[in-house]
Amino acid sequence: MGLKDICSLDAFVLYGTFSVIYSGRAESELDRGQYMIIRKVDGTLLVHGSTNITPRNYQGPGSKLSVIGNSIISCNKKGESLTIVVHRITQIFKPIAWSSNKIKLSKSERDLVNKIVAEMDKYIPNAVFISKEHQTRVGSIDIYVVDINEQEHVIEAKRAKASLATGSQVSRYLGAFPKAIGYVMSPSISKNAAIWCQEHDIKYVRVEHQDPESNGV
Amino acid sequence: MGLKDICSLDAFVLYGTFSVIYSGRAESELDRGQYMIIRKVDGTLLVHGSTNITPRNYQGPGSKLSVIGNSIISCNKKGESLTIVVHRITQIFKPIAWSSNKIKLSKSERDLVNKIVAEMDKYIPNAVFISKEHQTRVGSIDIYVVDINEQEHVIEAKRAKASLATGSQVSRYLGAFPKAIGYVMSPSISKNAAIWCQEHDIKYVRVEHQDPESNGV
DNA sequence: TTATGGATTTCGTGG
DNA sequence: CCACGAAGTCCATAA
Repeated sequence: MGLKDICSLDAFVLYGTFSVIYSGRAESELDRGQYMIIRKVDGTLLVHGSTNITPRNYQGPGSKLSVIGNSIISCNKKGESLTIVVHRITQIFKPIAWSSNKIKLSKSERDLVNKIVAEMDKYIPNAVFISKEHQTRVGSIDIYVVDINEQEHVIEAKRAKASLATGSQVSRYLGAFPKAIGYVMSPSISKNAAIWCQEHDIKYVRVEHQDPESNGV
Repeated sequence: MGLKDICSLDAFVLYGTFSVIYSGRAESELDRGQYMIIRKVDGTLLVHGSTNITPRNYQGPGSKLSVIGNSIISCNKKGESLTIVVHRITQIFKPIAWSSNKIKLSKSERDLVNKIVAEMDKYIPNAVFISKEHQTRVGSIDIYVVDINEQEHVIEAKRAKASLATGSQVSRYLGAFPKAIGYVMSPSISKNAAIWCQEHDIKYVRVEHQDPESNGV
């Protein structure tokens, strides 16, 4: 089976000896070695080494393959190219009826935002206006609240640990809503971020994905 | 070849019908379907669907496999688990002498920082002190410069397009260096970020990875 | 170990 | 198509 035949397949996996050159947003070289090449049905191309979750080289959905000599060349619309020099192919495998299902995830930030909104009394009593993903010129605010005293509140939620960048984000929102009170709400926060928030009058509120419910009943 | 035998291998690829459950930082379910399971020599485990660069589910380096009934269970040190229910295995493949080479990359942010420093005269004349990755309590500043007039300069470099977050980052640094002049240096910047920077007295300087050299000579 | 920020981030969503 | 921010981000690096 020739290289051109292989590359005309919807999807395939190659194992063998290759070297890889990438040119586009950046430039990279991958020394000759044994790698796994994966071509997916959406036009994704992956070069996997023996370690790590992320591929050594890749090209995203929609890339087109061509064969020149003993090289596979993948191009995308932005003019980026991935050149795989084929030295030797040890294994070829053709995936059949490969599923495109996506995972169903919970405990995402969206879930946390919904939980905070549902329990808003606990954090901001007497809210009269609550807006999620509140669009502004300085970005989208996770939760924007106005209470009965017309006090504004700007909340940034993080599903995991809040960082300095999280604090900066709230600070940027406060620049556009100078009378608002800023909050970071998350299960945890880095030490420096906690200090920084305190210094900038941003309140930190610990929130969990699920309530610490009924432990000892 | 039994499931336990397979899972005792350093590395393997399975293709077949599986369903996957993840529990850890978050929770997820992947419906029964045909996927590619990749086990790497460093303990990485991947579940790839037919689209996208990123795997549907994964576990990073160092995860341990065990087999219970017809399920493969991968656990890591943080108590996260990935359960792959094996309905049917169509293909097994064992990668031999899989290379661990890493790519050599250029045009990274580090390269851009070095270029800016090398040409500092063009941007900030009469610099007497230049520090890369300047550590502060509010984070690491890409380039910190003091000129002959004791004026401080704080530069954030971006290898690609600068965003609002980039501006926020500089603003955070300026909070700790209130007398400094702030800069964003990158090949491009989003419109809102450009406006925001201007409003906050942060200078935007366009820099290219390579000089627009000798075009018409 | 934690903390911090880059990344060819990738990916989804909304304008 | 751009813009923006989440992500089980991942990953390297420094403290």
